[in-house]
Amino acid sequence: MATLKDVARKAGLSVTQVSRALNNHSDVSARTREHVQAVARSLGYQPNLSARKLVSGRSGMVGLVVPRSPDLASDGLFMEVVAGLSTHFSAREMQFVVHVAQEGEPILPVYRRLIGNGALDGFVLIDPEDNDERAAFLTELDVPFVVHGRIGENPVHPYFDIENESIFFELTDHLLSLGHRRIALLNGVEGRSYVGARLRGYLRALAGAGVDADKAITRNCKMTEAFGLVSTVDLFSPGGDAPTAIICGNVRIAKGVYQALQALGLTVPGDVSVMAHDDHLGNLQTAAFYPALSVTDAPLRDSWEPLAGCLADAITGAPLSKLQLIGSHQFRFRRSTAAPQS
Amino acid sequence: MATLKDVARKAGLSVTQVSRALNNHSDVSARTREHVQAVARSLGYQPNLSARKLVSGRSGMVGLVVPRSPDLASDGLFMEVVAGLSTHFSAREMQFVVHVAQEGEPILPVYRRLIGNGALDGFVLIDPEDNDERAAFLTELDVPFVVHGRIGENPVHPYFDIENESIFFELTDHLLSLGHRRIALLNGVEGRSYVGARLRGYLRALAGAGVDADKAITRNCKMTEAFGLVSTVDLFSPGGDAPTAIICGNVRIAKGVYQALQALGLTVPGDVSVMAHDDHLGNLQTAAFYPALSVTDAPLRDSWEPLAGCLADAITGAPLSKLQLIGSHQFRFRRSTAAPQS
DNA sequence: TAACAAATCCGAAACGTTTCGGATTGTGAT
DNA sequence: ATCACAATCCGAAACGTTTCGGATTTGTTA
Repeated sequence: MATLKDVARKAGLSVTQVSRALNNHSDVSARTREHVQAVARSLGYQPNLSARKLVSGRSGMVGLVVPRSPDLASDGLFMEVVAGLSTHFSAREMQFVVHVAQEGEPILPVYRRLIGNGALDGFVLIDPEDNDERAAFLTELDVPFVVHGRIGENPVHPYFDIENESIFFELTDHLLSLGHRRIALLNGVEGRSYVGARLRGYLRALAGAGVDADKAITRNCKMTEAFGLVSTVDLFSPGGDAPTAIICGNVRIAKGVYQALQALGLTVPGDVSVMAHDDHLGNLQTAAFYPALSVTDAPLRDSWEPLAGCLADAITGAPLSKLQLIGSHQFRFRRSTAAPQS
Repeated sequence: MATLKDVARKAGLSVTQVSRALNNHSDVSARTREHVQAVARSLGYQPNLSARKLVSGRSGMVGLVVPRSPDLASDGLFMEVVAGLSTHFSAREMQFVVHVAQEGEPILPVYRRLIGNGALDGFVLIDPEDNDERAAFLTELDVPFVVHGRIGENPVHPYFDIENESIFFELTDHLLSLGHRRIALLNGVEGRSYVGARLRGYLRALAGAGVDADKAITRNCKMTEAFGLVSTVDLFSPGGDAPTAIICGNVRIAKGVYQALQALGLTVPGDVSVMAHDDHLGNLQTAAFYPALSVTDAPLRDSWEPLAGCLADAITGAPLSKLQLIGSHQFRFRRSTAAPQS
């Protein structure tokens, strides 16, 4: 491998100046810079990350640590996350790597190892929980990280997130404004921070309309088609106080809900209004639902670019105010909502 | 982070001796070694990989590069591979990381980048193909790697593999010995090296029994249930020269075959004998098939330990003869095979 | 006791990079 | 001619580790 010294010799300059030229420092003339870059290219020079890390403290490698779990593998989510992040870190000349922890292995020591030996500059945290130990740990150790989502009410960490609270407020509010008073919420697994945010949005809308929330019609589970299906069957079981509308955490759930409603002989939106949040996972076309599904639309895949940028900036020491990013979302009203039957 | 110098000071020794003590070198007394280790532990010392890499040329990090692909994510295979390798490299105090290349991105430049900046010591190659460019490239650059499988007839690279050729020879031979003469083979995707090996074993057995191979009844495809199902339907389509036995590349295929046969009103093993190779993926219980499926048994999960060991040894410069490992397999004859109907 | 080998230790150099402080030019104003 | 100043360059030190060659101590044998 060609080293800086090789480039310096061939360019007839000092190692110092070559380094500065390649890193776009100020005190190197344009002519020299171009010359050095040309020479470096011709030699196929690549900076040695270890050497760089040793002196500058940065290696340009960042990582994602995931616990081994059958869930992660099964849906396409994991690959989507990894590929998306990989792409956008590459674009920033950073290496993105994944470390899979063993099942049941405590996760903090894994981070400690990865940090201790100085291989990685920072981390991306996904699936944050309400009191996320990883975030606390990394904050404590002063290691840069970015969270996909927010932890707590007033987060003091870098993040990229969508307005889950607002989204579910608006979803609920729309149904309320149509006249619905009994609105079911099929939410994700308890403990995840976005699940809490969504619930808060839902409850705030209900409270605003003076409607009492009923715990019997908000459910938490992994967001699958099966969840939507069995929940719906259960919600409409005879003798129960069935809802007139259902809000789904994602489109997969909505698919299950549609199936169950059809099986139960109930129509959308005649008997039941259905809405969902659409993260564009699992290529379910919400417009192709029958009737077309009304959704809030915020593709998950729009997260990776800001996340990568955020971590990159966090590592270079940008102020927190520049590291708290919010993604946009859109309402797409279609045909799955209507006023409730009297 | 505590450095070697810190440990040396606290232990009252030179940096040199501390390094030697921690790395189990010869010329350090047992008493010193223990003392040093105790001090290191008390300080939470972790060697800096970058510094180590710089001088010794080894960082203790190895990697797997996978192209982004929807396939990989969907079946549990990818997670199984990653988790297995991760586990066994950890046990060897090595860090195992995954790099996902972008879809359609040429793979060699990715390796070049990863090697050039000196982050990784070696690679694990999975899904080798007949003329694998990655292996050629890494050999050329003299970068250690280990292949899960073999490339070519007389491989000159480190590998761990099972005897695919023998396994499919024996599978075929068994059916031949029962009297079958028309044996279908549902193989994996063409180009993969193990697929070629399996075909060779099958053909050698047929040739040994003086049976002409018929290309019409050997099929190549991704090894899914659907493949088994549609192939079977096709093989037994009216007017065709149907086989009396089917060999499946894995159990998933066999499941599809069973389904199709049942739908077609054909019995196992009365009308058709079925065998498969079982890699224990996708927790399909072969003994729970009805009738219980006869298989060759070689759990894929037994591969990760030897693969990790092999790469570790390759990096430390072990001779090739110690780096070519073969896994064992077992025959499990159950109730899915019988002599063909006259 | 002298000589020698083995066991145990250490200083210094090296790996490839960044960066601090200073050195060397060239330019224009005095 | 002198000075100030910017623009452009360079030497040397530093990062944390391993390793080479040699130094010191200890034990053994003549």
